[in-house]
Amino acid sequence: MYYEAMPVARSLPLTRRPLTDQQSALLAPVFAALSDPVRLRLFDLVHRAGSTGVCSCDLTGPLERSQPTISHHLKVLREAGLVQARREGTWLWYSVV
Amino acid sequence: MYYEAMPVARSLPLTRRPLTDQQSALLAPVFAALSDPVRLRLFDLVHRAGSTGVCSCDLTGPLERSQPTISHHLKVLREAGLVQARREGTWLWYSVV
DNA sequence: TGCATACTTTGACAACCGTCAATATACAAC
DNA sequence: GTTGTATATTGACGGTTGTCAAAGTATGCA
Repeated sequence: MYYEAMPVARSLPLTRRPLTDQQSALLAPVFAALSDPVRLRLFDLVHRAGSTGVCSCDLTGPLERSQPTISHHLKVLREAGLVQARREGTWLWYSVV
Repeated sequence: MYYEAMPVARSLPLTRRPLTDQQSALLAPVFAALSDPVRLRLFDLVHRAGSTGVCSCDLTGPLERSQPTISHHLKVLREAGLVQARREGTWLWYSVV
């Protein structure tokens, strides 16, 4: 499940050469994005929502964090290339990339 | 490759319920252990060494970090349950759990 | 004993991270 | 325009992290 959501990992087939400095520098931020419990649960919720996606407003409630904190974590997941958002009026719908 | 090395992830089949607070608290440190470029390369090197393992002294050279720093990173990987070490005289041989 | 090698721990430092309150921006309806 | 709702950004705070030099521990050998 998590593996499938990692484009960087998918593009790194098990070659005969060890991971280079550049490759690890690309891959590490993806793991870093998933290294926080709140972000893991966020990603899990977005993942479960499938292609329909889930409204950001529905993510603030169950995680017991302030709205700016959730917004911050969603930005981290977005910048890691794990999730994407599309506007629909005032709402933002998040889905797995 | 990385997925297979994560016992915590393996023990979390895709259920109908969202990730709990406790589950994410168990899983997040595993990702955190792989969220550093140096540790990623270390884990990759250990992974490639197979069941034979690799001597810790052979890991210090190629990563351009001081020996205490490598020792620190190996400890993080060990405490995340990703690698294990066995003594052989003065040497320590690391292998993937 | 003593010495050498392999590794760990300690202590310090700058940089980064998660969190929130406050503020700002974007959009829709009026 | 104004007002209200949804989301983002800023700024600050304590806590954590990666790094190294220095000192400490462990094992083997003479």
